[in-house]
Amino acid sequence: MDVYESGFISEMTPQSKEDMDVRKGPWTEEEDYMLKTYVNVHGEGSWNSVARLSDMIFLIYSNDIGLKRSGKSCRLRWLNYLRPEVIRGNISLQEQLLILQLHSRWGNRWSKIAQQLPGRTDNEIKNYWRTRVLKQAKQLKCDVNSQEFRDTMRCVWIPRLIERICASSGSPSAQPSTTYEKTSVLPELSSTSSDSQDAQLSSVSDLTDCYNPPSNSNYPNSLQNGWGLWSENLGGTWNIEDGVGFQATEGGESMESVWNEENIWFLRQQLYDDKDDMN
DNA sequence: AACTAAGACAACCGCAGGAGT
DNA sequence: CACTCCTGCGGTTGTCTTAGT
Repeated sequence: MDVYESGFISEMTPQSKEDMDVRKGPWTEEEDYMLKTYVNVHGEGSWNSVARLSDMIFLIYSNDIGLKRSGKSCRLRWLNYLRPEVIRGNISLQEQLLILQLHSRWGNRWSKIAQQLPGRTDNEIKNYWRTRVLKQAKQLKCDVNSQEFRDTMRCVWIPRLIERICASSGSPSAQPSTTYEKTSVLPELSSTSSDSQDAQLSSVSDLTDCYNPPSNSNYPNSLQNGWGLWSENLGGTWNIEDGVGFQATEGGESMESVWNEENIWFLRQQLYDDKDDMN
């Protein structure tokens, strides 16, 4: 005899019944399938009704008991994992650059940042930031919100990323490769030890490798403004489908043109100008 | 081979804001 | 206007995997 038959449940409030039934922890394949089926039928949204309706759907076809997940859990699972558009795998150099850039502009607005990286979820970006960037701040023994860390990011990390992007693209005029790799789909990208891949995997640790604290905080204007210049030139959204990887949203300039020879030259020149100004 | 630590990722929790009543 | 419910966001924790010893 289960709790329902015993009459115990009948004295409970609907809310407490729900609490008792709610499953937690990792999702199973069956649960994923149920959720996908639900969304295919009903579309996204109304997450609190997923459990109820999935019960109905599956009781028709089988003895399955349906989803015993909270609406919030269903939403999160769909958005972060099951959605067809979701891309998983290494964060590419270009994406790292964009994340750093957008974070400097918007702070911890993960969902907003994620909107500029189609296929990437706010959760993934947040995890990236916490596991990589915050770790670096910790190693550098400075606060992630400090001016020192921001300067290091702008003067060292960002330029290094750009250098690596240029280097891995093969030629100055080459556009960035679309590195929205999903390891299971594109094994060649995850198994080779190409420069691009090495760069991608090691780029973060380079922050400490080449970290050289600025001797003073009176950076020249061009350096102070340098980040803004990067932002203006790199601002936009990524586009997976066209293979280019980036499309401008604010200025109307496509990433295709942003990554042309002229602009890469400009970015590099900006970098060198900044370095000169510091000396 | 077994154990441990660290890293990466997935999932949960609490809160805030908006919509509906 | 007040209340409730739902959704979305950001912070945090849990779990699994991998690397090192």
